[in-house]
Amino acid sequence: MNKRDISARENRAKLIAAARQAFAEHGYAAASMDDLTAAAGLTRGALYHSFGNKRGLFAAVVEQMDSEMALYAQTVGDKSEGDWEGLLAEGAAYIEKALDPEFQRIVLLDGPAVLGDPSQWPSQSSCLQATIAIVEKLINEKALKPVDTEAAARLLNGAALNAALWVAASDTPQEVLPKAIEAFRALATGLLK
Amino acid sequence: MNKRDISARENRAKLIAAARQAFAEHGYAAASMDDLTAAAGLTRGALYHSFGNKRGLFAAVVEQMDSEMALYAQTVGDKSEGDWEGLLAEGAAYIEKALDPEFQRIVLLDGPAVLGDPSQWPSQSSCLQATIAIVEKLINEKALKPVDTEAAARLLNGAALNAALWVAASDTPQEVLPKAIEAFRALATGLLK
DNA sequence: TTACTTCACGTACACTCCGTATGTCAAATG
DNA sequence: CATTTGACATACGGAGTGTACGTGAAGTAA
Repeated sequence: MNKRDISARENRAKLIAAARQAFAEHGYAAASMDDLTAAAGLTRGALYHSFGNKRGLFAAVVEQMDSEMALYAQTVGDKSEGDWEGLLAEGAAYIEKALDPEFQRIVLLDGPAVLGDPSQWPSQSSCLQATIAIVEKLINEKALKPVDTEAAARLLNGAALNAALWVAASDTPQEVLPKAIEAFRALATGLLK
Repeated sequence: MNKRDISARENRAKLIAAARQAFAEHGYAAASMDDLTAAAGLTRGALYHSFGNKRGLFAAVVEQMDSEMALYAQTVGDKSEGDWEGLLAEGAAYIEKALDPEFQRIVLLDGPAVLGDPSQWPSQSSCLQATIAIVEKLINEKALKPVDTEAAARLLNGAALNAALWVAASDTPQEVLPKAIEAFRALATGLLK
């Protein structure tokens, strides 16, 4: 690894970190590349050299956040007793994650508008793939109805996501959260045989 | 009603129609207000006078499309046999609606990024309220588990919405659509007693 | 009819921001 | 040591939004 490459990596990381904060605070459209790069101690030149354009930088930020989410979901799933409980735990984890304003703004709101449908993101698949894998396993174990695995996974994630947005926008998140999780568990049982 | 008011209303409608097409074709960010207003035979002056800013015009377009959707969902629900089938039919209608590229781009992708969480939109509530009403009725009939009505309605809508996005982004929507609807019906049965 | 007011809308300008073309200097290479 | 590569800075052009101001038709009151 060359010295140049090392500093390039560090600067890439700096830009992503600064972008993550700027996008979270102002939203994608209102985030200024000049301000963002200045906060990282660089200029727009570095940005266009490393990421091509504003969208490229945004994609890098989303990928980082998404892989963090996938990692978290996996640890939660692994800690659970059995696959079915793991599936439910993952959904609950997703709901909780969406309470994070940063995640909400960048991944849930701006993400689809800037990058298109999430199912087409290379990174998003990591999170969705985890759910698909569990669903597939449960269907093979004949615990679930033989529905399309991707359809089931996407609907579960969608329900969790919407629940999360609801909780986040609520005046009393602490009261609403358990209701959301309870309703999610009820819905999910619809997949059981 | 004055002559002035009449022409003002007509011009408002013209702007909304032109905006609807422009937003659908180019997306919110890339839609130029100059081009848009010119296509309506007006200038940006009319726009800022009637809608305040770009976002205001977009909100008007979304409200129009959303009320159309709510109306459609209601007719579908009314045509169904029984409340339970009506609930399922509404969900399926929502999923089908997302096949429309205009609806997909404006309401599903750009809407949340520009206007924030959909559940907070004044218009969106009309669609949600319909679902809540049916769920409440079914719970009173003791057909459903006694879950929180709003939670159940939001999760159902969320699942349908996500399924819709999935179908819309698919390469073969016609093949995916039935899978999505089947999975939705399976999920929904989780609410049954 | 006439003078005055209102208001929907057009026009011109200022400001910001993105993307690109070009310059520059340290690091790598031989 | 000469040359090249590459990471990054700088300068510029184009486009777009928002706003201040102008204008002329419609309404109103004497």
